[in-house]
Parts: sequence; C-alpha cells; structure tokens
Amino acid sequence: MNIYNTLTKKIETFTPNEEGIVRLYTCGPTVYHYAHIGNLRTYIFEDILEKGLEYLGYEVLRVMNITDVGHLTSDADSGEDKMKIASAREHKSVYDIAKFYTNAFFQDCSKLNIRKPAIVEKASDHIDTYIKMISKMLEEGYAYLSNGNVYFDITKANNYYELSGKNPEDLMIGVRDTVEEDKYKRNPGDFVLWFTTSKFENQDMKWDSPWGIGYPGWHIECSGISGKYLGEYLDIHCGGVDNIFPHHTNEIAQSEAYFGHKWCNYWIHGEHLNDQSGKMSKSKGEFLTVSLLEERGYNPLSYRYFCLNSHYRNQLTFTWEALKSAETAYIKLKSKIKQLNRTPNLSDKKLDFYQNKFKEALGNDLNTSSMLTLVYDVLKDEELSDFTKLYLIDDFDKVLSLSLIEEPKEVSEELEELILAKIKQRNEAKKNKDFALADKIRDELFEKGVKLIDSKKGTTYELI
RNA sequence: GGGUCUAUAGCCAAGUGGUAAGGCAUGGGACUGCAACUCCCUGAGCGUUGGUUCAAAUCCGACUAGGCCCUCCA
Repeated sequence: MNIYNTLTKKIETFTPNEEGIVRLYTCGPTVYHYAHIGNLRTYIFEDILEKGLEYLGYEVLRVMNITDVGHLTSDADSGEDKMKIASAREHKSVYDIAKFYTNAFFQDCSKLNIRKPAIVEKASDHIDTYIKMISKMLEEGYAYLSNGNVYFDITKANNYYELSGKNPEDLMIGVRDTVEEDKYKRNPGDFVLWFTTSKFENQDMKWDSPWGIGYPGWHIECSGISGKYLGEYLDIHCGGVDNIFPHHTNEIAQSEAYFGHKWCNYWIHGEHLNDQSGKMSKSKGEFLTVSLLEERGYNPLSYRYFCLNSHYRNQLTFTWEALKSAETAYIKLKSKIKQLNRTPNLSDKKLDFYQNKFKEALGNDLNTSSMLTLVYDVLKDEELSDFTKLYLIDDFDKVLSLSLIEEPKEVSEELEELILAKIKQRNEAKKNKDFALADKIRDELFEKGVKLIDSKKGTTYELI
C-alpha cells in the first residue's frame, strides 16, 4: 500500500513495524458539541484506512481518544475551555456534557457506517499516565516548571518542526489577536504539559499532581493513551490537517522525549470540508450535522458517498446541490444492484482481476473515487454473472461501507397475496383501458410502501 | 510576512510522461396507457505562459486565482 506521509511529504510504501500488524492511532473528538459533517469527513477517511488495511490482510490495532478535559483554546493561557463553555451553556456538569456528546458522536458515526474503534479511551481516565510521563520529562530536562505550570521546552526536542515543515524564524507569534504571549515560557513555542494556574480557576475537572492540583495540557493525552495501548512504536497516526501544528507536532516532541527514540513512522492527515465561504466551523455559517441532513430528507450514507467520490487529501466544498447529486447517484447505484439476480452462480473468471484492481486503487493513497468506479465497472461487465457481480460488490463494500447490497425485505404471506391480487386487478383494469382504476391501485399500494415496477416481463413490486 | 496545497467539461471527479475513467446534470432515443424504474446514444484537450522531451493534463520555471496553516479547530 502506498500512502502519503505528512512527515516526509511524499507518497511512500507502507511497512509496519511488526509484519502483518498495524498499530493505528486516530485523534478523537473533543466532546463539547455535536460533530459537524466536516469533522465526520475525517472519521470516514480513517474508517476507509482501517478497513482498507484489513482488506489487504493486515490486523489493525486501533485506538481513539475522547478529549473530555484540558482542551484550552490555546496554550498561551488565554481563551476559554470548550468543555467549560458547553457546561455553562447547557447547565450540565462537564461530565454529563462529555457523556452526552460522546454518545451523539458515535451515533453519527454509526449512521455513516463508521466503525467504532475497538479501543476508545477518555482523556480524563489516564491522569496517572500523564503524570508519569511529565515527571520523566522533567527529570530529563525536556520540561520545566514555571509559575506553577509544567512546560515542554521545544528546543530540547529533536527536529521539532519536521512534521509541520515550518521555519521557526518565520512563525508569526500572535497572528490571531486573541493569543497573548505567555511571559513564563522560556521559548515562545513552548507548550504546557500540566496546568496548575490558568485563567480558569473554576475548572471542574482537577486532579492532584506532584506540581499541585490542576489538569493536563491538551497534547499529552494522545501521547499517553497511544503509548499505553499501542506501545512505544506506532505505525500510523491520523487526524485532520489542522492537527499537524501544533497538536501532532507537540505529540511527537513529547512522545519521543519520553520514549527516547523515534515514535511514529507514518502521519496521515485528512483535508477539510469547506463550505462556499471557506472552512467549515461550528461558529459560522450553517452548522451542518448528520441530524440536519436527515431532517432535510437525506440518507447519511449519501454524504459518505459524496466524500468517497473525492479524495481524502483534497479540500472538498459542500453544497446542498452537490449532496443532492451524490444522493441521486447513490440511489441509482443501489437500484442497479438491487436488480441483480441472486441465484448462486459464481464464476472465478475475472474475480482476481477485479479484486486486484480494487487493491490497486486502495493502495494508491486510498483512491476512493477509483474504488467507486470499479463498482460501476463490475456492474457493466457483461462477462460476469449477476451473482459474481454481487459477490464482488459485497467484497468491495467491506471497505466502502455504503450498504450497497440490501437484504430484500421480508414480506408476509398475507401481504404478498394482497399485492399479487392487486397487481392482477390492475392488469385487468389496464386491459380494459380503465387507467383511472389502474392508477388508483398503484397509488394505494405506494401509500402502503409498495412500489410497482412495470417491465416487459410483467409487473413486479418492491417494498420501500 | 512566512509556509503549504490546489487549478481537468454546467457540477463532483480519476488521471503518477505516450495521446482525457466514472458519476450527476443536460439533450435525443427505447420501454410505458401515462409515469417511475431500467437501457442506449450525447460533451472537454486539462488556469495562463515559457521550457525539458520523439512525446506533457502529467516534469521544471514564471504568472494568475483560490483554499488552508503560522499556537481553538477534523
């Protein structure tokens, strides 16, 4: 499998540390609000990555964190804590907020056929791990105490700017006006590992530590959780592009300082979903959630199709028109598949050919667009039996997860009898040119969720 | 100011040096009592401009436009 590595800025052949096994860490959500569909785009891409690696025969050990604490708007000690804001907004404790939005997040994922990672861990459950790491970094001189907080000294890190490709001299401190310089830092780029003093004295989640009562910095949680569950050598770390700097940059600094060696070989980042005015955010424009799509009558999987039709490293612009077009395509595709004859008749002919093509597209930096095209190619291939087509599409759908093959709905005998009688009655009416009656029967059945399909072979029906 | 990415038909989009996948939409046709479903047909020379090459959408340079990042973000 070839994949783009942010660390080297090149497409590389993927080789895990241990043969056949992939240790994959994916940054999870900060659970202070509903996820918008832009957030979810990243999880769709990670889902494809995980399932794609499995398709290629790897065993994937995947861990995701839930950020429920310590996510300040900045390390410069300004701004506000997101969890705290949500807590005040909804008059709930931060714990309830976290629980509520964690559940909401996984519900959204489920609607998009995003598999929940086997290991999902809350940041607030691993305080002892962070304390252990921070203590060691202090002992070894990577970190220092200043004004009650523990900071990481980025000058001690090996190649701190490698991932982000930034040049320290060119960074503009305080590009955003809300960021104030923290005079207690040794270097402007240093970041906080543990807070005991901040502007938020009313922080609800607090723990005792060797440096006083406080809470962890945002970045340490991922290093801590990933190290605890996946060990010292990580194969792949994923997230959205916005995490490259500073979050992932800081994770590398911490983890490598703590472990004392190179930590993660591949960094893969998903691009953003934009709206027509640019980057999608929770604070401006429409707040697009999975629920909103559903309210507007869309199947969430149409959104998944929309994402897969593009590439995870391309910025994608969301418009309702584009979603509509994706939904039409998705419905048509499923409808074509539905017509395939399910009588078992598997031929090996071209099976390998298509499966290899699929692996090729997958291995080509997750070319989901080409993977989708292959579904269309299979459907069009006259040399394949219907059953073979279904077999291949089912196989591809293990990765695509678009629920392309629907099990036919069960029809009770009574209902079937009724429908067949109605169809017979309608055919009589048609024969007698009583089209009013024929249409009436069609409409009545439609209201009961039965759609009639007229073809040369006669009239059949399908449940909707 | 620095960095980085992108630019392919009305729209989404593949393309990784050998002469433009696929999807949606459009238009035409078949089927139908009408309709839905389905099927067939239907379109671009790849932002502009230099260069490298026998050959460039694909490589290099410049320009233009746009997105994103530079301590909140997926």
